Amino acid sequence: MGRITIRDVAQAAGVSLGSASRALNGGKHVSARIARDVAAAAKQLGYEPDFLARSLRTRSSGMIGCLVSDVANPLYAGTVQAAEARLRDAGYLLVIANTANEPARERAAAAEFRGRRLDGVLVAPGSDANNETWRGLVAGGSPVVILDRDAPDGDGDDSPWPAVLVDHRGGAQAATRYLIGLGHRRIALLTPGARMRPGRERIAGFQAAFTEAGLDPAGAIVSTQESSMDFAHGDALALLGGSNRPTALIALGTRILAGALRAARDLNLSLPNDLSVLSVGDTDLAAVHAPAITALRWSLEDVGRAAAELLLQRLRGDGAGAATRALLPVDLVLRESCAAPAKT
Amino acid sequence: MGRITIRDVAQAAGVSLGSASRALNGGKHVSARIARDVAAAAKQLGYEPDFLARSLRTRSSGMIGCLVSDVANPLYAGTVQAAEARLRDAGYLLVIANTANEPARERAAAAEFRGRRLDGVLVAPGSDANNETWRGLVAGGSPVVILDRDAPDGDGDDSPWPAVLVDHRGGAQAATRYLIGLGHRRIALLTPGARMRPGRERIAGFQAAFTEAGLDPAGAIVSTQESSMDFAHGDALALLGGSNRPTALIALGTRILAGALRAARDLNLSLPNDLSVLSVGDTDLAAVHAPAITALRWSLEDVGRAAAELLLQRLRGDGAGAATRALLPVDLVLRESCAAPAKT
DNA sequence: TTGAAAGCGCTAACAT
DNA sequence: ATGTTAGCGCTTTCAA
Repeated sequence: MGRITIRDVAQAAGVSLGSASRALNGGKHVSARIARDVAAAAKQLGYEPDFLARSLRTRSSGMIGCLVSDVANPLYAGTVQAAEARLRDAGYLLVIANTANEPARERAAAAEFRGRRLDGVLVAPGSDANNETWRGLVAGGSPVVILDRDAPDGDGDDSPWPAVLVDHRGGAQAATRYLIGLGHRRIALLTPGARMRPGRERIAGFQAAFTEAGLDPAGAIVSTQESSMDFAHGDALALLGGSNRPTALIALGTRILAGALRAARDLNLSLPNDLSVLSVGDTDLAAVHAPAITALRWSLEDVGRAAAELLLQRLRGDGAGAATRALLPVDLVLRESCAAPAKT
Repeated sequence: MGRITIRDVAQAAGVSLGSASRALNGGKHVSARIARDVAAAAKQLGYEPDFLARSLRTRSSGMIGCLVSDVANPLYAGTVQAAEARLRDAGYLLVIANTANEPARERAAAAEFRGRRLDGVLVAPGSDANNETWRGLVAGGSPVVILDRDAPDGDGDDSPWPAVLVDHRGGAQAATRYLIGLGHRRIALLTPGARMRPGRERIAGFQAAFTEAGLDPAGAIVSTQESSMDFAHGDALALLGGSNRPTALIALGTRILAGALRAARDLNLSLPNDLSVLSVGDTDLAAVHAPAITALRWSLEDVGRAAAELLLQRLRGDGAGAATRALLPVDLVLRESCAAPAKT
C-alpha cells in the first residue's frame, strides 16, 4: 500500500492531473463541479500532499532555519518559541540548529540550510566577528533576520540587514543612572564577553551613565566573563573580597547572577545594605530571591515575534518599503535589592 | 545564474550523470580517475547537493520532528538541545513544533510531519490521554520515540513504543522517605496536574513512601496545579497559612518552587527550621537560593541523548533486538533546606 | 476551462 | 565500471 498521490485523486475524480492540482490549490480556473469532485475524492481517499515534491517544483521548502548558540539558555528559549508560533501560523516549519558558539558548526549549519533550500533564516551568531557564517547564510539568497546581533559589516547602527535589536545600552544606562542616583560611585558590571552585541551595548550604556554624571570612570568596573556559574562565583568573590570593593553590582541574570549572589552570601554581605544588586534580565531567580532583585526586563517573546514578522515580510516580498529593523525597549523593574550605599 | 546541479558537475568532469552521482556518494563502482575528476569539478563549481530532490527520490527527508509542549521550559530545553546535537551528528536536521498543550496543534503538527516525510519523531504529548495525536504520528509509519510520557495504549509500564522515561516515582519516593526519616509527618507535594506521566509517577512515589512507612496517608497532601507562578504562590499561601500546615514541601523546581518560596517568605517562615523545602528538578534557583534547596536531579541531556539514540537505532533498522526503552535515574542532592520539623 | 506534457534535481535500476 | 533511462509527486506552461 503506497502513499496516495494527487494522481490517485485525479483518477478517482475522473479528471486530469492538472485539474486536480489546480482544484486542490484553489486555483482560479476550475469549474465548480470539478472543484467539488476533486475535494470529495481527496477527502475520501485521505489524500495528503507531499511537501517535498511540491518544494522541489516550487523551489520553496516552507521551512525557516533558526541558528542560535544555545536553545537551552532561558534568555533565548522564549524567543525561539515565539518565533515558532508566528511562523507556524504562516505555514512554515522551524528548523533549529544549535551551534554552541562553534564557528565550524555555524558554517556547517549554513551549508545545510542552503542545501535544504530553507526559505529564510533567523540567526544569532555566536560572535559578531564571524563573517564567514554570515556570508554563508546570505549566499543562500534567502532572507535573513538577525536576532540581537550586529552584522559583521554593519558599523554599529547602520547595517543593511533586517534585525531585531534589544536596547541593552539604554537599559544598562538607565540601571546605572539609578544606582548613581542612589549614591553609588563604585559599580561593577558582570557580563559575558564583549564579543557580542548585548555585552558591548551594556558596557557602552554603563560607561555612558558615568560620563554623563561627570563621575570618575575608574568607578565603573567592567568584569567580562563567560557565563559559567562557577567562574562567575570565583570572580565575584575576588571582586567583592577586595579592599576597595564596589557598593553595587549589575549582573547578567543567568548563572552570573547566581554566582554573584552566592559570593555575596559567602562573604556575609547582606542585600541591599552592604551591597546593591541589579539583574540584567528578569529571571525567576531574580523575582523570587530574598530580597527580590531589581531587574532590567525586556520581552523575549517580542523579539521572536518581531523577527518572525520581519522575515515574513521579506518572504512576501513587500520588504522594500517597510522598516528593516526593530529596537525593543528595556525596562527597569524596581524591587528591593538596591539601596543607598552604607556610609563608611 | 541558476544553482549548480549534479548535471553541471558531470558535464564539467566529462562523465555521465550517473557516474557523477555515484562518485559524489562514494559509491563502490567508480574508477579512481572519475572519482577524482568529479570531486575536482564539484569543488571547482562549488556544487552543493539539493537535499529536496534527493529526499524526493530516496523517500527520506533527513529530518526529525520534535513535538513538545513548551520548548522554553527549562526542564525541556536541555533535552531538546542534547537530542539536536546527537541527531545533527548523524546527519539529521531537527524540526521543532511547540504545541502549548493544545490538541489541535498537536494534530496539525502530526499531519505536517507526515506531509513533510519526516524520518522520525521525538514526542512529548501534552496529555497522555490524547490518543489522536498519537495515532496521527504513528500513521506516518516513521519511528516515534516518546519523551517521558506514557503512550495512550500503554498500560503503565508495558507500552510497546520506544520511550525514554525518567524515574520520577523512584525519585519522589526517595525524597519523601528522606523527609519522613527527618521526622516529618505532614508533607505537601506541589506538582502540575496528574494528566501527564511525570506528575502521576511523582504522586505514586510520594504516596508509596507514606504507605511503606506505615504512616497516616492523610499526611501526604497532594496539591496539583498549573505551573503558573502566581497560582502556585496563592495556592502555597493557602496551604502554609492554614492551622494544620505541612512541615515540609516538595515542589516542582520551576515556577511552582518560586511561588512556594515567595509564599514562605511572605509568611515569615524560615527555612529549614519552620519549613523544609525540596525541589523536584535541580534548577539555578534551587542551587543559589539561601539556604540552598535540596533537590531531585536527573539529566535532561541524558534524556535527549538517549531518545536520539533510540530513534537512530530504529532508523538504521536494527531496533529489533535492542532495548526499546530506557529508565533514567533520579538522584537526591542534599543541601540545606531540609531539617527535622520544629517540636510543637 | 481543461488535458497533456515538461521538468524540478536527484538516485537507482538497467543496460552495456 | 560506466552511460542511459525512468521515475519520485508535484506545479505549471502550453495547446486545445
